[in-house]
Order: sequence, then structure tokens, then C-alpha cells
Amino acid sequence: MGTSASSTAPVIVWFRQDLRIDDNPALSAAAESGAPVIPLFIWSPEEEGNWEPGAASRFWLHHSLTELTISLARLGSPLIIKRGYSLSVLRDFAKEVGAHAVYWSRRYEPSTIVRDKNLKGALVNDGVDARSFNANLLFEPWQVLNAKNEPYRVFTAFYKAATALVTPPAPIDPPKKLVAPVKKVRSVAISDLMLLPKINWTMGLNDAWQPGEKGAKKNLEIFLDVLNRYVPDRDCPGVSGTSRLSPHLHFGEISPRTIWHAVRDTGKAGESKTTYLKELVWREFAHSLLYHFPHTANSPLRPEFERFAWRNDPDLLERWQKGATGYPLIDAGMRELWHTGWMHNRVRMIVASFLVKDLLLPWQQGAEWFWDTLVDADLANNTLGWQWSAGCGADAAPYFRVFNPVLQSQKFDPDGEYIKRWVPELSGLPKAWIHHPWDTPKEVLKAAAIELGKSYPQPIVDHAFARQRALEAFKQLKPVAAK
DNA sequence: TGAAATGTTGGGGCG
DNA sequence: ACGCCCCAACATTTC
Repeated sequence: MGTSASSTAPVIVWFRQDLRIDDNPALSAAAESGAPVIPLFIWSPEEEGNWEPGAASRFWLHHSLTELTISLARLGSPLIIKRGYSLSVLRDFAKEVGAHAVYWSRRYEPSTIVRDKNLKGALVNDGVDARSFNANLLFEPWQVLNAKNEPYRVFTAFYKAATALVTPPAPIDPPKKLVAPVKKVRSVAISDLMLLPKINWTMGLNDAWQPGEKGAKKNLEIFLDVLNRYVPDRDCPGVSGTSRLSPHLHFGEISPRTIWHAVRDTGKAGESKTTYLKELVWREFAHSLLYHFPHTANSPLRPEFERFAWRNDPDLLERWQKGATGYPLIDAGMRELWHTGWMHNRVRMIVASFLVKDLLLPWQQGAEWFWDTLVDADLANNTLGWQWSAGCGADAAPYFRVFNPVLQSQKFDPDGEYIKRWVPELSGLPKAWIHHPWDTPKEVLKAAAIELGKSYPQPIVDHAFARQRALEAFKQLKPVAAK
């Protein structure tokens, strides 16, 4: 507001992970100013450090940008796309178009915070009104602190404190129209960003998803219809009982406030409602942790884990990645991920436990694979999930908690529907054997046209043995962890 | 947001 | 009928 700009000096709205029109405070503030609005996206993967968007994220981004362009053009001012370092692009562009202000929605990744802080200073120096807004979180990470002004390390405490603090504000309406700048502005074409893979392996992703704001709203509607069955269904990967909103949330195609209020306002579903809202708060917890402990994307929160002797075995890693472990549920999950860019959360926990505890491979290798293959790859959520599984994070699984891939399979995919969908070579097996094919009588295997070791692998590790090995290895850390 | 090992109980088969 | 044993079924402890 400090600068006295003429009414024709445009406002730049810098889009990043808020690729939506609804409940976008930066966009609405720009529109309400009455000035021309230039929506801008800058493709600058180099600035993400170790965590450049992976292949699945790029696929998603391509389509999400396409959708956003259409929506913004409809409102009156199409999306401008640039490539290069955010700081120099923004300064040059602001100068070029004579913008008096740049608005954006906050991001919370450590390297992004550093970058944005710099950038804000530089813009202010240039006499530009640089302003950031909260579009992506229900609670700012610096708001939710304990009595000693420290971040919470236990979810339940965080949850209580956060929800007692404030009710997330209601979502705001989208602008009705945008005033385009007088002078035409040049933009890079989305296809020139080369976000899509050269070899087209994205058919499965295309079938499973509709990136963009419209797809996000559709998934929310579908989910609200089954919300009252969330508690019983959410753990069953063969049932569509989860929201499938994670990629939409990551790219900001729908705001957590919109979801929060939509869920709260549905009449039915008592227990399911609070359980789901809790999941949204887990996302907040993850962002808070990464904000307050910025090193944890790459290193364990609990320092004693730095010394853990993870194994190095590229062959085992690849068998896990490709879904060839010989454990049907594990393989089903890894293949669902490869095929659709997403994996059911219950199965994520199981395959993570398997990588870390059965194979003793470092959680960072799992995190990297998820980062590349998930359409919902999100640094905060990914970090929390993997550190939780490895037991080296906040409120993490105790070292002795080892998932049994067969028991989990029998419990949550009792009829083997999920397994049959993603591991079709086992679809001829009766459900008595489908969770542990290696025990199957010869004649049953023959009838199902399965030759273990050929058409489907033998288990790459014996779970009972692996569990014992993990317990001993992880127990070593305990005395160090105690004090 | 585990699972295995160990302990306890009680019904039923059987001498 | 009685005691003994076996072993589900459930509970508790341990990793």
C-alpha cells in the first residue's frame, strides 16, 4: 500500500502451489485493488535444491497449469508463464510491466522460505509492494507452540493446541473478473516447459486423475458422499474410502479451509468426520515439523539415527521399487504407485515398514522414490511419513513396531481384491493363499497357472527372520536415545 | 496408525 | 464322577 501507483499499474499474482481461483487470498486481494492483474507462474526447478519436482509431479503440474490458464483467461487475464530464477524474473518482469505490487501465497519448505525472504527484500528495495498470504495451511506453523514456546513433537498435543487456537476461517469467494493489463505480455507456452515425459508412460495417471481445480472439487464431492463410512473403509485399499485429495492439496487446487468447512458442514458422520479432520491436521503437523526442523527433509530428527547402519543394496531397492518382493500386498502397493502416481495410505505405511525394517534400507531411499513417483509428493508430508515409519521422527513408530505384510494383507484386503487388481498374475489364487503364495500347495499353484520364482517371485526376505534382525539392529540405538 | 511370546482360563475328551 | 490333559480363546507382557 505504501507506493502511490496509478490505477493502471498492474499487480502481479505469483502462483506457485496455489493453482486455484477459489479461496485464493492473494488473487482476490489483487482483484479487489481494482488494478490490472497479471497472474504469473515461474518454472524454476533448480531452486528447489535436492527436491526438484519428480516425474509424476511434473506430469501433474503440466495439466494443472493448463487448467489454471483456462480459468484465468475466462476471468479476463490469462496466466503468464516464465522460466528462470524467481528473483530475477520477478524483478525484471515487475519493471517491464510497471507493476507496483507482487502478491503470493506462502510456501513452507526450508529452502523456499530462504529464497522468498531474499526475494521479498529485493522487491521492497525496488519500491514494489511485496506481500504474502496464507492459502495453504489451516494454522501457520509459528502459531502453534507449547507453553515453552516450542513446537510440538507429539501429534495429539499439536492437534489439541491447534484446534483450540482458532477455527480455520471460512473460504473466500473467487474474484468475479480480472482486469487484464493494457499492454500485452509475452508468455512461454506450457509445452515449452517440457514437463511431460518423452516416453509416454502417463496413461495410468491420466486414467486415475483429473488435475486442476475442477478435478479437486469433484473428488471432494465424491468423498463427501462416502464420508460417513470413512472410519471403517479408510484402511481398506480395495475400497474407495479415502478422499484422494492429496495431489490437489499439494498443488493448492483446493484449499484446506474449503475442505475443512465442507466436511464440517455435512450433516451426517460423527466419528468419521472428526477422524478425517484429524488427517487434515496431520498435514498441518507435518508442515509445522519441517518448518521448525528444517534439516529433517534429509536427516533424521532423532540424531542417534544418524549412526544407524542401513544397508546398501541397489538390487533389493529395485525389487521393492518395481513391486517384485514376493509379498503380494507390498507388490500391489508399489505397482499401484508406479501405475497411478498414488498409493493408498495404509499400504504406504506397510511398504515403508518393509523397506526400512525388513530390508534395512535407508528411509531416505524410500522418500526419494516416493518423491519421484507420487503425484502428491510433498516435502513436509513425505518427510513426516518416512521418519514416522523409520522411527526416527516426531511421534514416530517405536522401533519394535514392525508390520507383518501377510497379516496386514489378511486384515485389510481380506478377499485379496486389491492384490488381484495390481498383481494380476496372482488373480487365480484362492483367498486362502493369495496373501502368502509361497505356502500354496503345488496342485493349487498349478491350477492357478503360477510358477513361483518365474511368473511371481519368491519372497526376497523371510519376514520372521527380518523382523528379528530389525529388532536387534534397532535396539542398539535405544540406550543412546534414552538420554 | 503391531505382532509375537507368554500367561491364564475354561470347556470337553477321556481313562 | 473325577482328575488330568489338551488346546482354543482371550489377556498380558515383551520386543
